[in-house]
Amino acid sequence: MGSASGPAAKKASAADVARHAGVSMQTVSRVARDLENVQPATRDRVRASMVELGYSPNRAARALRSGRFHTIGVIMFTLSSFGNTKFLEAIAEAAGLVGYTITLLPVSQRTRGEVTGAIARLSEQAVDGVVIVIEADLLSEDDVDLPADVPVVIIDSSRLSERPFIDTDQALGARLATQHLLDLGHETVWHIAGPQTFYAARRREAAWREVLESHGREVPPPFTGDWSTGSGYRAGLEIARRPEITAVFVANDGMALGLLRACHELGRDVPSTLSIVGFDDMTESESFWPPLTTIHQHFDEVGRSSVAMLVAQIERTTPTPVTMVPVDLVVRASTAPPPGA
Amino acid sequence: MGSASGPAAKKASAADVARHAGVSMQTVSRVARDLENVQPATRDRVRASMVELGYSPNRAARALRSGRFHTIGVIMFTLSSFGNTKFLEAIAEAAGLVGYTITLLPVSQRTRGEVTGAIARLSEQAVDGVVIVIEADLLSEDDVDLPADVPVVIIDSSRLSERPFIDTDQALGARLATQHLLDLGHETVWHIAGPQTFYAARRREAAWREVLESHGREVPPPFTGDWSTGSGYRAGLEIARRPEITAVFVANDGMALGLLRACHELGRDVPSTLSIVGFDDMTESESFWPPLTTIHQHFDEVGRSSVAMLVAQIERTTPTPVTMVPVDLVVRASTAPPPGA
DNA sequence: CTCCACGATGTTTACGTCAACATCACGGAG
DNA sequence: CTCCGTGATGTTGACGTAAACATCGTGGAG
Repeated sequence: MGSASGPAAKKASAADVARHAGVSMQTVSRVARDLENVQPATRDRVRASMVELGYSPNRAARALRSGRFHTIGVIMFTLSSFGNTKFLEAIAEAAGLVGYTITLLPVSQRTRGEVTGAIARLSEQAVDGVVIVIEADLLSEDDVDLPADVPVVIIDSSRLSERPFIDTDQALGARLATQHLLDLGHETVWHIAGPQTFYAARRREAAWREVLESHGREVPPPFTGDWSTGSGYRAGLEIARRPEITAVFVANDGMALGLLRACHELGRDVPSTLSIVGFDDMTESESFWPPLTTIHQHFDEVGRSSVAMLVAQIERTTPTPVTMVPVDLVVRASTAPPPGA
Repeated sequence: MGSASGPAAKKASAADVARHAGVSMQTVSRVARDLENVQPATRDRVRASMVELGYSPNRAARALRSGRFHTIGVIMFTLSSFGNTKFLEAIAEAAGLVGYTITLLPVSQRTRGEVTGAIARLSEQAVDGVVIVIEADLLSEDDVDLPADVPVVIIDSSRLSERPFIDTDQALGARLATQHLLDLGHETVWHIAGPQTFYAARRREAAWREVLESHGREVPPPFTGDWSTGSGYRAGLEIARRPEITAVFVANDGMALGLLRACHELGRDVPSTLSIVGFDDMTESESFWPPLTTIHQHFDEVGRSSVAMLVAQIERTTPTPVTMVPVDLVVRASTAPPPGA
């Protein structure tokens, strides 16, 4: 109950405050924006009136006048993926620190049409700029031209776009994972890849292949999943039955969990007869059985940087030129030397 | 390149379109809003001009004039919890369907002060209403009075607030879980509770207790975790060592995963010597080892309803009076009759 | 044939703020 | 003592839209 707001009173405007404090609207505006040239006494009086009337500036009017919404739009397909969620959280937090708010511009279907639509509708959104968290395949500039007047940052490791982008160093992660397994003494490393429409999936697969080739090892045909635990499980049902497979690099932790499940069902012991490395280091991975060796992505760092780059564009300050964020190999109990060793 | 936008041209306004099409601004406005009373010929001409000039209405001006932002604010502590993520996704999708956009109003710390602050700043946000996804403890009306003029829906099962609220039927879920274990023949059921500051945790614990008491069973002292896998693991280290414990109802799937890990480490077989039921049915739960019996929450339904209720308030249409969303027991492989049976 | 109702379209104004410019008081330099 | 610079404060006028009201033309009822 605290403050007594008038009955059904419309919200107080700067003019109301001005009248109440006996000053001009402009002075109210100056106080509201914390500008320098206002006498302390006046400032206090205006502040008191603002509190008493429950005044707060109207964002719409501010935006109309200044052309700035102090809002960043985020375009992503889904919140169901661990990475996207972490990105969003990091973006929201970083944006908050520099006075921006996040607006979700959802795209329901993973189709080019939806993306194009969302981007086309961009200019009628109340945003100053946009962070796009969508696989590059659907963003090649030929099909979707981003409005030239909207600041954009793309979270993606494709270099197809001419817009600023940033992402995890996918190749580094895949290299670390594959190398770790080779270092343990495995003859070669198998792979469960993500869907090929995802640039990240292709990068991880390519880097895995390169490491094997550079060591002169046989490159086994990769399995392909869709990131889901179910697809990892299905690949796992075959892998668990083939004793010649002793090491697998899985393109994400979810599919690795599915693989683990298949191994348990078929009695294939991990890590003594099969080593597994995942990718993402999702929250639960350390509690899988066995705890999963994986590649830790710094989602928060990527999110933070994307905001920094975007705000630099919006406010035309010096851009932050970070474009690749490194990863860490986290060794847990799902990897070990091969059976014979 | 497609459309040829003038060099550094300012955005076209309704006045520009009006001039170009030879009509009044008002007619442009009518066409833009798809109102009825415009002659087809005129409408087409205006539409053509809009396309040619690349016109799109200015949200700020619209909001200023109409007082509506067509935006819903969401206040939540974190995106790291499975439930919150699902809520947000459902809210965003449902909002999109009725022409609203979602803005994130983040609260970094789980403290009363932060919540109060976020709510106090509410009226200066560009939102028409707010969905609050925060445990009731921090929202008891004594401390935090929600601005009376802002439509609010609270996702929470506390009945403390006088504002509209909606939530999963926590008690039903806990009852189903506990009953399921008793039905299998277990003498009693132990419990790993969530943090007591969460209303949901208290509700689940209370319902678990009631079921046991109503069957005249002993009520063992509950363990208490903090929702994290780590806390479930720590409780699990003790549980796995006590053979008299044959059934555990865990307040969320994450802690259940931790318990599973402890059981694996200590060689306690699930479900033959210990049955486990979780709560949430997170995406990964069916791939745990063994796949987890759990309570499926309809997060999407709760999210959808919250939007419906909020939009009803904003647009003063008939409110949707749903306040409790049921749950389903999903039986998987982590539960079985007790060892002796 | 006249009048009026009705639908289509135009004109005016206000929404709340901020930028640009105007004014005003004061005090120090000459 | 006058002049003018300086800093505080006031006045005016957009920003782009939509509501309220005004106008215009047309066709049907009487």
